[in-house]
Amino acid sequence: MTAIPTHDRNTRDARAQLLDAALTVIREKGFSATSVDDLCQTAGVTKGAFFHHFRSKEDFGVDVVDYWSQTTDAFFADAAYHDLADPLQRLLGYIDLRTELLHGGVSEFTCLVGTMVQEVYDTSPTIRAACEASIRGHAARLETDIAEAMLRHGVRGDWTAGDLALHIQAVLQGAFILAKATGNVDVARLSVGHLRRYIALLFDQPS
Amino acid sequence: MTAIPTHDRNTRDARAQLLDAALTVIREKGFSATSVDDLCQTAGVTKGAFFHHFRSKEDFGVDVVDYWSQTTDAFFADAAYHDLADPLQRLLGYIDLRTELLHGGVSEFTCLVGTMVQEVYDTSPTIRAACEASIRGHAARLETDIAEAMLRHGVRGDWTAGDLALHIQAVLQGAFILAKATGNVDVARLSVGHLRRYIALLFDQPS
DNA sequence: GACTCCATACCAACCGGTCGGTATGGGCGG
DNA sequence: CCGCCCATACCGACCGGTTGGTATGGAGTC
Repeated sequence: MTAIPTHDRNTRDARAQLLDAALTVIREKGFSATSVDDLCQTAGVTKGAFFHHFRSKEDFGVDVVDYWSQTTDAFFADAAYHDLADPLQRLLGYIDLRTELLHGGVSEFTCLVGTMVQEVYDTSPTIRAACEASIRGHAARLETDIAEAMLRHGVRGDWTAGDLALHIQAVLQGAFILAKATGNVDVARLSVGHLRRYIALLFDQPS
Repeated sequence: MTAIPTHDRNTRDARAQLLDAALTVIREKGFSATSVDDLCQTAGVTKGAFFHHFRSKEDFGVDVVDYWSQTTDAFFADAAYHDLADPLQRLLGYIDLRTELLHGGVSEFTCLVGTMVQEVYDTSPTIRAACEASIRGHAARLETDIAEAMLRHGVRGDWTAGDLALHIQAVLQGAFILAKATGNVDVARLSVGHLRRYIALLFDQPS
């Protein structure tokens, strides 16, 4: 008969619990309005555990942003649109996936990084830098497909793969704000629809 | 010799001072992180004055959003682009004006409403509603020019004047987030540049 | 027995909000 | 023109509760 572990190992460790809890709580209430006690209560851990794993709330903020980047990067890396042969179709596939994700509660589809950077860009250089890295990293993954599409298809206008990739992120962030302000996902979906139309117009389609 | 007024009337009243101070402080630190004491100190008034004019910090938030709407609406109502004969040129003139405004410190050109609604959309229904009214009101003023442009010029794609007007707001909000994350105005300007190109592509130009 | 992980108890600073009080000035009867 | 009434504007000390953060000790593991 195997020994029953006195310490319940069904529950993940406090650090992971706290990071997961933060994704929900911060997107609901914002970073500043989220207290350490809020996080601990949601995560089901004590304050001692929090300050054992993180030196300060600000340090925790940086780690949360990094955790968010890793989680979302893994999600999009696995997505099906990467299998498409045409780079423009892959790009449009990304937009379509982002559109599909726009459903359910606002705090479930909005972006943690966009929420956080709005609040702390001027008060916390470390969190701001982590947010910039997150957004730029995500955009960089689109850049290669855009660059390939520019070569394969003709292009209208004077722009680069890099600034289109960032523009796509801007529209998504803006769509989240629209959804938050109106309490309506549909306006966000319509806005991303305009983005899709723009990208389609940008490239000369093979007729 | 005229009597010297015992009460110094050079300073505006506390209410106006507080509302003006809020436009700066809230855009720098966010709504939650801005304390009533912060506002009072910046405005140069006491806490007693604050709670004389506003029942609570949340009530103040609603009044600040309304004040922001009035201020910005007045600014754009006076803008020169309204004098252009062609509705499409008026619309592009609006975009160009928004681009020109993108300079200086981040807290000077970003949008108070977008910042606030991100934080409080789920915790303060009254502020959220005020933010929605502000954004929709601003978008509605573009809608007439868009509708006229749709009639005068041909149109590509299936969309309405209303959802394009909101999309424009979304891109602007997203551009602000980009500027905050990167600490760089240029990326915001490039993103609004993409928006301008989109609008130009949407309408059939008279050759 | 050293180390990690975490719980409990606690702290000073700060939070939004209250409260008793003061100062100013306009309306108005005389 | 005076004196009284009272609403509005504002002051700043103060309140209970919450904040981020610390100090300490104990259980489990190597």
